Parts: sequence; structure tokens; C-alpha cells
Amino acid sequence: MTGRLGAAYFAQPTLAVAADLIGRTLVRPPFYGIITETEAYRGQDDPASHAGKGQTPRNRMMFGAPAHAYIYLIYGMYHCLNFVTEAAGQPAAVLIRGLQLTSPTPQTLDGPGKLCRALNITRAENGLDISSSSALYVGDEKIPLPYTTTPRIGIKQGTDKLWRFVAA
DNA sequence: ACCCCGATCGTA
DNA sequence: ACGATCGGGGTT
Repeated sequence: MTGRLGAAYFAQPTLAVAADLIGRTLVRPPFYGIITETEAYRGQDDPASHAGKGQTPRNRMMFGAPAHAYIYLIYGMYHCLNFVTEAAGQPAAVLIRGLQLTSPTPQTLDGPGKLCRALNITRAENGLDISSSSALYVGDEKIPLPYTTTPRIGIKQGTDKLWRFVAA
């Protein structure tokens, strides 16, 4: 008997969620995969975050309720999947960067753009409530995986923070 | 209206 | 090391 992670889970501090998601199962029927890489982004005191300079039409999901998807287009051709964290009004999210697919075909997805491309995730689903959607959610079972922390990838500010979490 | 550039990726 | 590709956001 398994369930899913809901609003109470994603309302936790962003760093804790980003670390804890390593080893959990992302469900995107017909795809299942173990989350192997994440990054934390917070609006406050985080110049690397989209929400670092306040709310805009693009980043508004980050300011909303936890357990919703924040999906945006990057470099004109790739999408990035995030899960909104912390309480509504507090801008924060966790970027899902790596997945070890187990079904329907074993495959390593290393990189947020590749991940979204493989799972057919686009901003058409921006704002999706992953606490109730059957199209996308995170299972509550967990495989304990050791992980390391590093600076986040592809940013020019905030590189001093070790907010990237990678399964060892 | 214009300009810059990005939480990326594949190829060279 | 570099080009693809385009929308967001700040500036004129």
C-alpha cells in the first residue's frame, strides 16, 4: 500500500525537500523513475532564483501553494520541471534534474531538459497540483540513497551555495 | 519596439 | 568551445 507526497511534505523547508526527494519515485504514467538529482531555489537571498527579484508572470507559481508544478521554457527549446515548496507567499521550488527510469524502459535521464523531453512535460502543465493529479506525482515510498551536495549548475550567481543534491 | 540573455543540450 | 532558438523582462 503506497501513497503520494502531498502539500504537508512540500511545505517543508526547500533544502530539506530537495535532499529528501533523492531516492523517491516520480510517477508520470506510463513512466516511473527514481529521482537522482535535484536543486533548491528560494526567492529570498537567492540571486540565482527566478523569484530573486520579486514576482513576475513567469515565476508566479513559485509564490503559490506548495505541491504544484512550476514548469518553464529555457533557452527557447527545453523545459524544466520544479515542485513548489514552502508556504504560499514564500517563493521557493525544487528543480528535478535527474531520473533513473525503471519503467517502461530502463533509462538514465541526466539533465532537466532531457528529463522533460523524455516524459513529455511542457509548460502546458505549469501549475499542476501534484497532490491530486494522476498525470504527475511523487510516491511516498523511499529508497535511501547516499548523496552529495555541490553548487548548482548553469547559474552565475549563488554559486557559493551547495544546493544541488546528487545521488552518489 | 528593441535588446539581452538564460536553472540546457548536442555537436565540434 | 559554440550555436540553436525564443520568451520573459527590463529599457527606450
